Amino acid sequence: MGHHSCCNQQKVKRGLWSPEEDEKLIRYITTHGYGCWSEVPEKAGLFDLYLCNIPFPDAKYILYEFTLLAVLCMLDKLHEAFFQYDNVLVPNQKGRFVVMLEAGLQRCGKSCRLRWINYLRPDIRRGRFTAEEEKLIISLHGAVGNRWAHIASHLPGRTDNEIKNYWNSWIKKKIRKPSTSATTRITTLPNDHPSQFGYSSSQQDFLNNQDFAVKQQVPQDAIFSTNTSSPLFMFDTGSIEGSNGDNTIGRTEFLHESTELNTDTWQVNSHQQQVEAFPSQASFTNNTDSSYNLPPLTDSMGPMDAHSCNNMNMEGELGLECFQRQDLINEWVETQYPSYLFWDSADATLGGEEINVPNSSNIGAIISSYPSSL
DNA sequence: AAACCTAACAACCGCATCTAG
DNA sequence: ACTAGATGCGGTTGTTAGGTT
Repeated sequence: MGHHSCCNQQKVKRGLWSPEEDEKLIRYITTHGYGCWSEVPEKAGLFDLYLCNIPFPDAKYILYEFTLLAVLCMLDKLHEAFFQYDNVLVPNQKGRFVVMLEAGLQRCGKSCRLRWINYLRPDIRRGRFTAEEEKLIISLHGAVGNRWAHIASHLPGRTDNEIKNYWNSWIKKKIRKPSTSATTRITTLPNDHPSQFGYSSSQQDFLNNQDFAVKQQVPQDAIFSTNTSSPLFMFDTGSIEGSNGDNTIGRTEFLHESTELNTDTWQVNSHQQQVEAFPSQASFTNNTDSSYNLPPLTDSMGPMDAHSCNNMNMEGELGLECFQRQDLINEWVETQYPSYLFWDSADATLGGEEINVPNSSNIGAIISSYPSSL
């Protein structure tokens, strides 16, 4: 008890999250939503969402094989993967491509959950607390004590961890240093107030110093709303399109990609609440970047083929166009990675056996599985 | 410039609670 | 009803950036 089982794994990474890890987690969650955090680490492979829903084995890298057409459909993304993550795109002699994808996160599910909730969630509100938020925190803390999650539920975009840190650092300090005038002003409080809200005398000092209207008792109904139909959080499309913060800009790029794939509602907790987690595609009508024209993800989607390509809203000419680009992609692979050997026996060597990829010092590939449907 | 201090915040730990089998 | 695993929550620690001496 106590330690989550997934945290006992030997190779679980600890400490600060890298941008790459964040990206993996964001991509996974924005596509699949979250339901079972313990599954997230192994499933949060980089391109799972673009390719197919295949369980990730316990290996650092995973091998997929795709038709040329599928590869061409994914070309933009594979380019990106190629350059950013040292993945490998190698055509074999059968006209099929082997795509090597970095496997999941070396984190425990608990860590993934915390990272998402406290940092990566799209509706997170960063920056300093406003005076209104500060007052609300003080008020709620007086009412419910250290129930940070409860307090956070009344401050949209703020996390319990953030509020807790804020309280422990800043507010506590303020309370510890009441002004000399506080003792006189506190007498204006109703006699029953301390017991009603559980404020300490020092807290009352602070509230008085802040000219906070604690004289007006906050109705308990207002604090403890039982309206469970209110969403846990709502996605603020305005903040995204506005891109008014550094973090927002970077995250928006993810969301632009993900919204093409996910317009479903999210099941956000065990009470079956569903919220519109991300804006509809219509929210991004200004986005004309063709690189975002990715295929829709379906649960049953296997490695893409010509049929799935036709489902990608790319019209009939696509197939021909794709094949016309075959020379281009071959040329591209040879130009960019002349030292890579073309893999011409993938079919024979896959299927559970370990395969050492030639010239792969930066890959270190161990292949333990590949899609059975291939 | 270096050492030290401090605030802010990210992440971990352990316990409580929930839930599915 | 019981149990094991999963998740939620609060306390605590670790890390880092910025300020001060």
